[in-house]
Amino acid sequence: MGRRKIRDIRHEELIEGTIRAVQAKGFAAVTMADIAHEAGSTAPSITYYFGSKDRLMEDTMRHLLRLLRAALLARYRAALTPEERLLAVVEANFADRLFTPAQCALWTQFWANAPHAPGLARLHRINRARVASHLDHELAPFVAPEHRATVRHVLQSYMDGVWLEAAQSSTPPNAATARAEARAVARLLLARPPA
Amino acid sequence: MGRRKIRDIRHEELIEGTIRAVQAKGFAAVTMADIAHEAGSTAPSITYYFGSKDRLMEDTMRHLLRLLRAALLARYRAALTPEERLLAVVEANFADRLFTPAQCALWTQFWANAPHAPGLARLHRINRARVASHLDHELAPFVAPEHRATVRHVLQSYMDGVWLEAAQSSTPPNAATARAEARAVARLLLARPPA
DNA sequence: GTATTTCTTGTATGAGTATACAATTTTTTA
DNA sequence: TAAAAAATTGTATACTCATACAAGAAATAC
Repeated sequence: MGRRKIRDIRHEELIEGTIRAVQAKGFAAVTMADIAHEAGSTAPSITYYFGSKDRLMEDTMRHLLRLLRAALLARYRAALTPEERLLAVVEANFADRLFTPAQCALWTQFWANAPHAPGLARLHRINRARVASHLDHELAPFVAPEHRATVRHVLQSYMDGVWLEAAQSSTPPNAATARAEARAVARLLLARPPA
Repeated sequence: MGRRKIRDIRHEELIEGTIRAVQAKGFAAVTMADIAHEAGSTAPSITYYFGSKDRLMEDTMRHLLRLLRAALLARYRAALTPEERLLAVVEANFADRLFTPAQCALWTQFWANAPHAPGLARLHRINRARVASHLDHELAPFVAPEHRATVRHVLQSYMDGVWLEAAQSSTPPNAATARAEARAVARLLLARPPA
């Protein structure tokens, strides 16, 4: 049982610090010193481990994307019927681990900055395509092909909007409530796909 | 017919320049010089007319909020039935004048920055409350009180999400398509409010 | 226990930026 | 047209910040 390398420990500390610091100050306003302070480290250390501020931000987003993927896979494992599989995709977005004020804030910052940072834009494109593909696949048993793209778009927009609003709200979001609402919306869309 | 004051002309030019410059570079990265250049002016001129960068940003957002309000009122005027009034609120968000790449980008920047700028936060709070109140009012004839908050939340999240996605997309959004989809979503929610 | 590698941090640098200020030009007024 | 007011811009300033660099500390290997 090899002890965890210092490198891995620092990476995790600094990414956690980035999440907290970005929530507090925003992507653009946050400084290396802010982040380092949040992680109990120093600015040059960030350069040492991540190379640059930009790469730190990208690695932090990659971390969030991994969490999302893990939540999805966990729910997939427990899903037996086609409906459960669709709901797994929808509810994964509101897993307790993900749907937190800090992460909602970070996603909002991500959305605002992706158009102006190629590295972030790439991550965003990949993630969005992945979610779309999952949704499409799980919608297939329920929605006729000519309506599928619309239903997917409505679902995806709705989910993003919920995240966005959670980032604005002063009260912390309730993941269980969000899941219930999302489930209801998904079921509604299955029952009656909008023309 | 008094000629328009230079002051008003410059205000408009600079706000238009801000919209274009922010779309290109983002709220935080954009410089006074960028904006001035976009408007065919100079940085000190902005200080002269707006006092500071922050106030320019706030005035620009106020301008967008005015456009939204105008779109809403215009559609209200033509709405005769309760259903038409509800659809007026929904469709106003996707009016041709509003649902443009530049404005979608600006709203995204606005959402990301509101939590960290008191002036923007105030605008955001006021606008959100106003839209919520309109929606609530127009939903009343269709949705039982115990479901109304949920339906409103779903609609509002969906609409925000559509804007968000439009800001990311490389192809310019189609306002007519967005209106049709939003109309379908609204009708679906009226027919079967989610539990 | 020495040598080597890994890690940490103090300091320096250089780029970038909002805005104050003052001088100048343009417009308006009388 | 003369005087006053409004508008414009060049320049200077004060500041922040990412990051390079180098010296030093700690950990690891041999």
